[in-house]
Amino acid sequence: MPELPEVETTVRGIRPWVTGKRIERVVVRQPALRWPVSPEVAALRRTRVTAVSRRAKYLLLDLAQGQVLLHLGMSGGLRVVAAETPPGPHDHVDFHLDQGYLLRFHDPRRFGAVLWVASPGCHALLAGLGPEPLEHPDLGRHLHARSRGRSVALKQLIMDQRIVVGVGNIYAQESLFLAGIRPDRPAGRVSMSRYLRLAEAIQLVLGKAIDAGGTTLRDFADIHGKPGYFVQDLQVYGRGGEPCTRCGKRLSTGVLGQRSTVWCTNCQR
DNA sequence: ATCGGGACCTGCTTGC
DNA sequence: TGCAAGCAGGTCCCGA
Repeated sequence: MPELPEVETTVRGIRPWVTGKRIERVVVRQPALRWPVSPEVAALRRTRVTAVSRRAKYLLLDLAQGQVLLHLGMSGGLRVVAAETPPGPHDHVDFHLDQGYLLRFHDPRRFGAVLWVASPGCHALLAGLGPEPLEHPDLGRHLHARSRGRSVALKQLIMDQRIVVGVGNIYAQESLFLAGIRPDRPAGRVSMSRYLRLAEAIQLVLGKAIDAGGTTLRDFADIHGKPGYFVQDLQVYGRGGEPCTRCGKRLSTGVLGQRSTVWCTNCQR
């Protein structure tokens, strides 16, 4: 489900319900996620949440002391529901809040994570992350600089969270289509002007997806269970074999970095 | 350092 | 109709 826009949509959705509230206790039904749920998180009692934020595809709950770090993996989601709502399948962790609500972590594939961060921002998973694409003033130059000497496909480069965060398999494909660049081009041999165009496309695509409330595929819904609407704007993702929306040519399908990839051989060069 | 491939896990869709 | 294979939004870790 979640790339940057879906995580951002989730943050914005839960923020007003969670900020300033107290976590009374935490119920862990299934601790075996990507990594075991941190015992420090499971043991939280009567702790105030001071802020809800996002870094890359990680969601952070700031507490009076320490942080809870959440990752939604491929199929995770967070919802705020009434405290008496019975848990369904794959509802692995509940954060019971004061005033009769709870924040519920749901994740069928269990690639997600619920971890403890003792000193804010200080965690191995957060170290070495690249810049936020929507906040970088010179993303194109950054990508160009970081790509020199690299032979990987351009799509793989922009999906590398050490280079730039938040771009996953959907938005990488959409951005490359919008920029008119083939996804399989060796990253190190792409020109500056094309990186400038690509950076603009990444920012436009991510921004539009956030405005639409994310892309809904199988699992994603916002905290009210409402779908994201960006799916209607998808030009290439999941459309292999269908006609290109720009030129009508049949869209090509391939695999890059073990991830399926769709592009138009006519519009993308 | 960089690269490709395998691993983690469940559920839905596809094809025989 | 039934069952197995294939595929899905992520990313860490390993060996070469």
